Amino acid sequence: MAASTLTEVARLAGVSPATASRVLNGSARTPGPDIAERVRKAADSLGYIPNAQAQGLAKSSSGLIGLIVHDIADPYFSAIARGVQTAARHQNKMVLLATTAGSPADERAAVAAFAARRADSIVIAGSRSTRTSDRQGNAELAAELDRYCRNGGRVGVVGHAVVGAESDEGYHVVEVPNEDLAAALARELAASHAGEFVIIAGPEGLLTSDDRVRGFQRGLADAGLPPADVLHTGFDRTGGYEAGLELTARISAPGGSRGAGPDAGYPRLCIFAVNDVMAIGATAALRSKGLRIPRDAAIAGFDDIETLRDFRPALSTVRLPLEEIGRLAVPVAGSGPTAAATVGVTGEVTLRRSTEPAGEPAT
Amino acid sequence: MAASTLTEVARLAGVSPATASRVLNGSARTPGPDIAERVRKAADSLGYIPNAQAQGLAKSSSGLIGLIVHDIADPYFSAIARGVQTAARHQNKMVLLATTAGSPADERAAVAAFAARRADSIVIAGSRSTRTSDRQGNAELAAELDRYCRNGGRVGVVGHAVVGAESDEGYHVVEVPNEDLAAALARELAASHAGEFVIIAGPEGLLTSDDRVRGFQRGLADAGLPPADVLHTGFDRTGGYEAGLELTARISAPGGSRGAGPDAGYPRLCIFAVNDVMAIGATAALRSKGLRIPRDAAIAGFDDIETLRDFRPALSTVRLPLEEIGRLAVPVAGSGPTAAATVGVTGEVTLRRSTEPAGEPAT
DNA sequence: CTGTTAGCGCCTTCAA
DNA sequence: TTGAAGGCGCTAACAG
Repeated sequence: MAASTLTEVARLAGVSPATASRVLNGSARTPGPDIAERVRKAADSLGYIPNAQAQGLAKSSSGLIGLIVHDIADPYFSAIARGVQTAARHQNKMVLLATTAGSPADERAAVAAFAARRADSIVIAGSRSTRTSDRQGNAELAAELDRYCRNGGRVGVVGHAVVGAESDEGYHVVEVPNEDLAAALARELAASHAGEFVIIAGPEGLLTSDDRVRGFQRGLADAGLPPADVLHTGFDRTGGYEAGLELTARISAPGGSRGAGPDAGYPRLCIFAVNDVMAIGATAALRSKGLRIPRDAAIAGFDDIETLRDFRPALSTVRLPLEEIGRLAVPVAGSGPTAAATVGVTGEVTLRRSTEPAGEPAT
Repeated sequence: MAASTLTEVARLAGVSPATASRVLNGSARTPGPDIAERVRKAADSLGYIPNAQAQGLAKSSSGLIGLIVHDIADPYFSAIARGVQTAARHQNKMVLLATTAGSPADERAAVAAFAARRADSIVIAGSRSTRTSDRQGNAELAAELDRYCRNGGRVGVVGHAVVGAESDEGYHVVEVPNEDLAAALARELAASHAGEFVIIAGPEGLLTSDDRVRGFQRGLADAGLPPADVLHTGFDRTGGYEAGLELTARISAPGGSRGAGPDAGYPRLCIFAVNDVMAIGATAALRSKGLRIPRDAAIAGFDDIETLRDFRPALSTVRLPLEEIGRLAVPVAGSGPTAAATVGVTGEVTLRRSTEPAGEPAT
């Protein structure tokens, strides 16, 4: 038993399909009130549901917004996804989800799939990388996106303009001042912190990570401090954990080059992890070795993930309005190519207990 | 400049559209190797991308899986979403996302929208409620789902069978033994805990919450204990926080009916929050009043949310294989109605520091 | 093995 | 205002 069609409804109402179409869907003006009523009754007596595929085919537009993330279970992305979802609802469109683990090849495929479905717009969250191994992938992704735009699609990007995009038309980017915010964070930390700094970063070439590292170093320089060592690792909790383990040795090495042991009152190490989840991983690693935050080391993250808000010690970080970012990343429906623009959001350095001076044990 | 069509490709290759279709899309067997080559070259010289809408229309199937969650930013749902996404990829379909905040009316609308798009299957996560105010909404949701099934759709449900579903055909449910697991948790806690028990639950009528409450009470009874008081509140962190504040009064009331104050060695209150996020909220509330876990009260949650794994004190909870649940919830593609079945998953009581006997301060 | 002929369900000119 | 006709892009039956 297949779903009933517009034609069936029309027949039951004793009108032509065209008329039925006019009353049931947003046409210019509803036909004669009596007719309209008849059609409507017929429609829901049959449980009629318009076939969006057919509508889409006829109108060549789908009411779909494609969203590309690395991993929907990552709280960073799921927060953005919520924003995208909100914006989609306002445009009454639905969102199509693709997860790519950050692989440019998968992202390209996702764009193609969205294009195939004639998505009205595509939102790409999650930073791309400049690694040479990704060069070709990036180029192909850029090409695919360009083609999508040329065919009338709009794309919204979180963070950076798409690497290698040819035209600006159709691109809409939400700029996140990662570098500046990281610099601000560094300066604030430098003001209250006497020890050395070290950065736990994602893989080299990951744009977001690189920006935050660069900014942090700049902030240190602004404060007259030497650049921090940088540990490159995975951009997730596991990466943070591994880096944390490495740092453990460095912190607790008795008389080690950094001098500060768990029992020393020496200046502690101050760790900047380029995102919250990594910071949490690092914290867990330190803790597993008996080290305590902020007693034995200070640590700060980036993003201010909501689910981590109650984490103890409260994590110093940079608050990013993730949901708003998601909302803003959705290109405005029906706007001409000229609407492609760059909007900026702003974050906020948020110092909490994890970078407080070592003192009493945490409450 | 519109996207190029199959017809254009065919023309460029000097063959008929049908032939082009055969080579470019999954037909029985690829036509003549030379022809095939020509077509393929023509296709990507034009940057041809098949129009999924048209394909769907012609084949009446869309390669879409609809996913309905309360809130994609909630880690419980995003974990499930990841599983759904994985399964979808295996069936090479894409997932369409709808968020409903648990409103039956929105869920109904989402089902209708999915049906309109001819989604091959729909997955509903998030418990429905039996509140009388939702009665009509539930009925309409059930009706919409039934219609969808009758038209050949498959639906996967997480947790419970859909309230009021008429036929079993097409329904596929992943059963989560909330009640049994909660009972097991209660028994384990009862074995090591001497104080009173109290339950922080979601709104009355929310199936998942009710099941967990019922199970916990049963477990207490099994252990020969009286039923716990139940506080009904929101099913999220805020709800947990509010309930936590209420309990604070109860815990710290000097000589209050429960007798145990922060400084007393008396049996502590043991709080069971029906999900992790609520447990975290409650913990934050207690902490805000200077109470410490597990010193002043024990607390346990449910779900074992991954992002909360590093929370301190480590939260006792019931581990649910959320991602697997998501994966299993996706109905098998192309299976007949008979494939509709109920699969079960199992969880695991996981006792951690938050319910340990009060002792030294947490490490 | 290839081409021709019909639709899939809807929207949109165009006449009436 | 309403109906009739054509097409959106593709696939699936048939022929050849």
